[in-house]
Formats: sequence, C-alpha cells, structure tokens
Amino acid sequence: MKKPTISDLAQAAGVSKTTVSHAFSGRRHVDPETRERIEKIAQEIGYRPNRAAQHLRTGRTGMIALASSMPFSVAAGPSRLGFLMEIAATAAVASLTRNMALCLIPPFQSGAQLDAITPDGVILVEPFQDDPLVQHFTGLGVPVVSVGRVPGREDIPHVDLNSGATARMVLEHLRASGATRIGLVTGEQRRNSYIETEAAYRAFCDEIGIEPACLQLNESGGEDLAAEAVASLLSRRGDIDALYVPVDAFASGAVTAAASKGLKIPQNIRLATRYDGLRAKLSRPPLTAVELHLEAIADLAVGLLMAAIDGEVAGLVSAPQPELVLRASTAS
Amino acid sequence: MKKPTISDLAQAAGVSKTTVSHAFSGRRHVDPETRERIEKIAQEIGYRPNRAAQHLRTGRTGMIALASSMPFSVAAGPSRLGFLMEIAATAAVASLTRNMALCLIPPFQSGAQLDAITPDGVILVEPFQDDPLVQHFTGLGVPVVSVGRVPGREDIPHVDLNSGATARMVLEHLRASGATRIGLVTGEQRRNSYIETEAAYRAFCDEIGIEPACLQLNESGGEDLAAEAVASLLSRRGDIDALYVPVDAFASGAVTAAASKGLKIPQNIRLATRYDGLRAKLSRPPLTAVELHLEAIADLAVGLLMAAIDGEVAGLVSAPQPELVLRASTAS
DNA sequence: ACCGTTTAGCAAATCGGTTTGCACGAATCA
DNA sequence: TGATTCGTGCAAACCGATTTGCTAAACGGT
Repeated sequence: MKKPTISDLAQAAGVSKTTVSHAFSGRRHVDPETRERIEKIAQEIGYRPNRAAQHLRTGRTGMIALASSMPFSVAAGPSRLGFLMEIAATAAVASLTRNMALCLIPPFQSGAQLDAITPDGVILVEPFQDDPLVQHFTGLGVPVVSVGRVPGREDIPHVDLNSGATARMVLEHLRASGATRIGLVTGEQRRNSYIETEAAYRAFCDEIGIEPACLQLNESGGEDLAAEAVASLLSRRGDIDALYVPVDAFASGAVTAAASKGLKIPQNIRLATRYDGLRAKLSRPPLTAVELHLEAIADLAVGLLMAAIDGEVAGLVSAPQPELVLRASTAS
Repeated sequence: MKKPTISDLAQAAGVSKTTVSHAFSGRRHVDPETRERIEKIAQEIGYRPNRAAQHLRTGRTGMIALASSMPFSVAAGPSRLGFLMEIAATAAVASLTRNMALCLIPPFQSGAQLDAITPDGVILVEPFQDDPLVQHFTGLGVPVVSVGRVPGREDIPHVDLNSGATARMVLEHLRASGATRIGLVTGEQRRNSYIETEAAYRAFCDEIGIEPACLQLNESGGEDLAAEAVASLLSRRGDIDALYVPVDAFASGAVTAAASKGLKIPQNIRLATRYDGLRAKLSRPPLTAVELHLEAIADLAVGLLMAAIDGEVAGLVSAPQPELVLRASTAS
C-alpha cells in the first residue's frame, strides 16, 4: 500500500541503498547489469524517489519561482498578465524538462508570506530599480536572474531585451512610414526597458532634430489613464503624428484618445506598441508591434537560472533579435 | 554564516528541539513565557524552519499545482491562457496565504516528466472526460479538485460552474433581444461545461420549438477554424440570427465569419460568449459575455483542495452566480 | 610472488525537522 | 497521606534519500 522506498527497492534487488542511489544518480560506477536489474525492479514495484528526502539531503528544493512586480489585479493587469503568462507557460515547460517545478509568486507579498516559498532560484520579469523582490531573494542567498536588466544591479544575470535597439527599430519604422513628430509613452516605474527606450528615443529626437514628447504613466492606471493622458498630450502638442507606446494597455488607451480627438489611425497619427499580445492584434486598426520571442526568452532565462543555481558565474544573455510585426496602425 | 537550524535555536534558548518544535506548531502546550523567549531569539538569529526537513517528516511538500489540459501553445492558447491565468493569479495568492506554493503544470507532459512535481494536491481547470491528468494524479493518491465537474467522475470535488444555468441565461437573453433561431458553438473535447451547455441548449430549443444548430470544434483550431466552420454553418442555415459561442477564441472566429458573410452584428446576427476576457472586450462590436467571478472560483477551489488534503470529504461547492455583461453584440 | 590499481558494493553518518514515550515536580483529590 | 492528574520539558526514534570511507575481489605489470 505504502509507496516503496529506496530500502524496499534495495532489498528487492538484493543490493544496498547506496548502490541503488548510485545506479540512479550515476555519481559512482555501478555494474551495468546490476543497474539494469535495479531499474527493472524499480519499474515493477513503482519506485519513485521521495523528493522531500532528496531535497533535505541535497539542500535543494527542486523548485524555481517566477515573479513579476506588477500587481496582478490592477487595471493594467490583464495585459501585463499576457506578457507574464506567456513567459510562465514556456518557463513551466522548460523547468519541467530540467526536472524542476515552476511556481508562481504573486506580487507584493509581505516577506513573511513569501517564506512559504523557498525556491532554488527565481526569475524576475522586468524588475524595476530597487525592486523589493530582488532584495528579498538576493538577501536570502537565492540566485536571481531577470528578464530585462535590473537597473543599477549589474551583478544580476539577465536576458537582455535589447529595448534600446527595439525602440530604435520602431522609431525608424515610424519615420519611414511618414511620421515627422513622434511621441513616446512609457511607465512610471524605473524598469530597464523604459529607461533604455527613453534614452534611445531622446537620441533619436536629437538626431533628426525634433522636440521630444514623453509621457510616463502609472502602470496601475491602465487603459483609462492612458486614454486621458494621451488625449491631453495631443492637445498640448498638436504636431504629433506618431506614438510609440511600448505597454500595450497604454496603447489601447492611445487608440481611444486618438478617436476622441477625431484623429484617424494611421492617416493622422501612427501608433506602434511593443508586446504583440491580444490587444495589438485585436485593436482597430490592428497595431504594429514587436515580436519579442518570449518563448525563447523564457527558455534562456530558465537556462541562465539553472547555471546560476549550479554556481556558474553567468553574465547576461542576449534575447533573439526582435522583429517588427507590421500592421495597419503604421501603414504609410 | 550557515542558516541556523532548530538545534541552534534550541541551544540559544536553553531548551530542547522538541520544545522549539512545539512552540511553533502548537501541537503541545508550551509555557507562554518559554514560547515568547524562543520566538524572540528566533527573530534575532533569523531562524527559518527548513521546509525540506518538515516535508520529509510530515509527508507534505507544501506545494499545490494548477493544471489545464489545454495546450499552452496552440492557436486557442492565448485565449485559454487568459482564462487559466486569471485563475492562476488568484490561486497563487490564495495558496500563499495558506502557506503553500502554487506551481504550474504544463499540459500533456508525459508521466515521467510530471514526476518532477509532487504536489500535495492539484487543481484541474475544466478537465474533460477521461482526462489523463486526472488519472495520473488520482492514481498517485494525490488529492484532486477541479474547476468544473469532471465528466463521469462524481467522486472528485469541484467548484461547479453552473454552465447549464449560464447557458440558459444567455439563450434567454438572446431571445429577449430579438433572436428566433439560435445556434451553438462549443468544443470537441468532452468538458463538462460543453456537455451541460449543449444539454441546456437542446432543452431550450425543444421548448421554443426551433431546430438545434450545433457545432463542436477542435480547440486547437482556434480562431481560424472557427471562422471557417461558422461561415459554413451560416451558409447551411441561413435562418440563424444568433450564436452562443462560449469559447472566446471561437467567438472571435464567429465575428470574422459574420463579416465574411456580410452579416452585421447585432443587426443580422447576435453573438454572445462566456469568458469575459480581452477578446470579448476588444471585439468590434464588443461581445456580450458572462462574468464568471473567476477570482472567487479560484479561491473556492484552493479552499476545497486544502480540505481534501486534510482528509475532509469535501463534495462540491457552487461558484457565485454568473452575471451577464451586456454589450453591443446583442443589442436589440 | 608481490604490489598497485581498478571495480563493485556496503555500512554508517548525515540533512533538519516532527513525533512518541517517558520523567519529574506541583497541584488536586479521595 | 497516598494516589491521581496536569503541566512542562527532554531524549531518542524517525522520515528517505545522499555521500563518505572502507573492504574485498579481480586484474595487470614487473
């Protein structure tokens, strides 16, 4: 009735626990014939090593965690959720193939709550400067890797999202499609992607000699806040004829704002976003976006984390080249 | 340097490990004064019980898993993902408040892969008949609860989605909004929500004396398959003036199909869906949908699972009353 | 014939908690 | 006063793996 243990298996196979352990782990040589016999009997009696026992001995938990500092439940949630969850889905598969469970850390939990989770490592999605999650886990000595650099923390391995290059690509596309005054809408949190995007944007404006028009919105405000803020920007700066709005929820708001101003997309104003989720695809007109290759990114992040857990000093890894997905919102 | 253990704490407090253990677990009475001293010192030296050790002894892993049998990566994925992930987000919070980690099980993994995950219990989201995941975990003796009944498995506790009543509500709304011939589009997998929905639909058709028009689509086909299939249904049955399409990805397809047939929504054909996600909201026109209260459902599911883990014979729990979200797609 | 080196396998210690059985003193009861 | 209970705490067994140190046999070279 009870689950068979390594002792049961050892007894059934007529060897010691040690030999069984070595047969499975390969840490020491075991006669191939013996190993086969052990494996066969293991099959028969349905032996599965007890994870808790393994973890106690090895000091590992066999679990990695995925966290985002974006509240799940705020207005911007569903959109961010798309981004995060696309990563989660791939990461779950990637960890499982490495024999690890992937668990989800809800954002902004108190430290005491987080104690329930003792992962071998953590993947943080687009953390911001002084992110409390970074502090919590690095403080505990748990390896952390991030998707998107942690601003001000060069020591944390990450998958680089190349946000600067992405911004450049989008801005140049907007210009090529006929725009002459391009505005930028990002978030208020100091995430690296915003920082890099803004830097690239300012450099671009400088180069072509236009006055930057930059909006930084509270991410919890979501679509509605963006609609309002963008409308007021468009009133102030009637010359704007294109917007790069990396956060897709904000881009939805921008669509609304344009409509309220009687501006047609793309005739009067062009619009491009970054994350190519449902919002970009279903928008009217559909929005030009960037294929970030989130699956590949998630895979890289898991790999990076595994290396970090194994004590390898990993640096950064670059995400695959982002690609423009051209849609009607930036047609010339 | 090393993390303090229970022995260290016991020594520092001048008591035995036993007393420390009891002080924390409350399984036996400990002098309040002693307990306080222990807790104070625990704070000071930063003692945290080693989860692996606890798990080994208690036979628990402190982890519950969330699984859906819907492939993450197929065309219908992003939509299903929304549904699943809304539940995941809430469930993650709910489990953490109960001192459990929530981990994600990617669908359709081989049994060998799944071995990496040994949860104390599993929440299955809308499983279908003979779902392999149900078999896998019940076979392992792991408590399983589901969101939506498992067809043919009355023994598995679940949060009832009341799909029959939901269908009835939507169908009556469609009729009230002027529809006389209502069609139904569901999925091919035998999920309980489809079964109940179809039954309610047939009963409804019987009652008002219309010929049922029912489509069951392969869920991996997603939007494109639905567009095609619905278009052909509309050709066959030109009298249809309303559709209930519970799966939102299919509903998107139906929108496309209607457009391709030159039918206006809602003038020529009314359209309602179930899951009120981004698709329903962003569709043109926006789709009438059903507020299922997924957060509450997730919460209930976690509670149910905890009870099951603690050996309580839990039955079913009913989800909160679903509510219609009226939108332009069914305006009369 | 001797010594060194593999090869194969075992016994016992170990990880850090929880739980059981028992001891000892103080309080309560007959 | 002797017997019983209660409160408090300890020592040791236990959970099921991994890992270390050791033995004994087989093999090969000189």
